[in-house]
Amino acid sequence: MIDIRLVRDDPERVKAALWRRGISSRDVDTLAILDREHRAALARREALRARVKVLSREVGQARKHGDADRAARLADESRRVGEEEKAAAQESDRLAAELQTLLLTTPNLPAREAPDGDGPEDNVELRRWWPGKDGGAPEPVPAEHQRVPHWESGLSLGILDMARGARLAGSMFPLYRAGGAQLVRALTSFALSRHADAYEEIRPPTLVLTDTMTSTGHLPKFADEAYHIERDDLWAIPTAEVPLTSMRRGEILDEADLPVRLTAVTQCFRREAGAAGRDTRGLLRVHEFEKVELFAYATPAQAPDVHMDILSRAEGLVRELGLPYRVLDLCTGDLGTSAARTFDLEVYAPGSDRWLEVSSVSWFGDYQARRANVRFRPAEGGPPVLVHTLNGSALAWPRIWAALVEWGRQPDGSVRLPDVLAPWLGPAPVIRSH
RNA sequence: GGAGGGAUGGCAGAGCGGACGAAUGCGCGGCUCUUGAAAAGCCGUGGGGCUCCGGUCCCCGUGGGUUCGAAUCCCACUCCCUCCGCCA
Repeated sequence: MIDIRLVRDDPERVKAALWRRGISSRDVDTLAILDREHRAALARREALRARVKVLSREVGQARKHGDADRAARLADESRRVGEEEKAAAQESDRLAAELQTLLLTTPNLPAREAPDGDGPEDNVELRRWWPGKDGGAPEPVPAEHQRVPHWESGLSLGILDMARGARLAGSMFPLYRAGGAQLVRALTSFALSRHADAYEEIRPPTLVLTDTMTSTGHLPKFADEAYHIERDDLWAIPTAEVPLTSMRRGEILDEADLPVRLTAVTQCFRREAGAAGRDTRGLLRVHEFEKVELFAYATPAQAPDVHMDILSRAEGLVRELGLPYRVLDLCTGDLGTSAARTFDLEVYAPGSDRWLEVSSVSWFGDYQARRANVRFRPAEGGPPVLVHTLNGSALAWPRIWAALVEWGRQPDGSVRLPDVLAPWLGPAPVIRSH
């Protein structure tokens, strides 16, 4: 959530910031009004409550002094004030709930540096990279044999079986086989080995409580996008960001321990309700996939550096895998609700002939930390301060898998995989039909 | 799934209807003593809302209830521990 005090003290700034995301200033006015009414109701309620406490104490005193009449009179009065307090409390609670509901669906303020724009078409391309670029090589032009989409070569090589996946779980649930399955496992091992120097490896639960989904901003607004297990009221996580953000929920961290850097590989589940019918072929968009995530809790001062560290680690992996990619600076209109600033990594896949998003690296400011109530105690003393949260995929495998299989395709139909995967796939790894 | 026990401040742990936001110990910070350190002694040490900055209210797992008054009594739920059953 955003800080309600900001709405109180500087509504114009909040309006201007949300305007950049296409949010009407009327919503900010509503927030301000609810906040004012709630505080007034709270003050009324507390004054009555204070009166009850004083009276109750006097009842005790009177009784101790054996003045039963006085005690009874005071108890009567206290009961009467208590009734009033109950009504005032109801009003105050009602306003608090209304305010909270609106606050939970209000998106984060975009960072000053985030480019303005209405949608994906306004994202800013920061840079492009391709193998050999630094040595002066031109941007690669795919050969004819690389123009085969991965769902075709994957099927004929016997490494990707979307039809049988659909038999088990419906469309868009991939089933990998043989070399295809091994490739996913190798990619995960490869990525985790690269992050082991600074990021603690976590294996979190992948079914979580409603509170856990709410902390990151995935609920209540995007309930339609998540799988929900009703009987036990648990949610299948759409990303490891969800359990990692809540891992320290409600805690006060020591500044000396920050930044806390975590990495996790998990299955990720997405209903993709809003994108029904789009990118349905092969691995372009799937309901279940494996992803290695980088995550950090940081002080506000550390956040920019950590953001860049996560981005450069994600880029580093794509480079090591030898895939051409570009980095986009997401415009205010395309930013996720909780994010203040996001960089997307897109890999070019020659068979599918498209740029595929394989990582999204975001800085959330204190928006998620406020929801999750994660703070740190400043080293120089003073009250606890909300941490900043950051995360990024490094990386999500289906689209990387697709790009590797398409770029790696050789004239004979086999797929040559990058040598960096040799420790897990054997020297000079190649996938052949079997 | 069944039976029993428990959840209190950074930690341990008392309190079981009236000045309890909470004893005590440990830890942590400051000071005294000391050439310095240790020891000893003294003082301090949770989070949050609102505020006319005087205060005031909330928080003893969570949510309800009883009462003039609840950390303390009642109900429900969650989690932890012990035992039994089941199980990868």
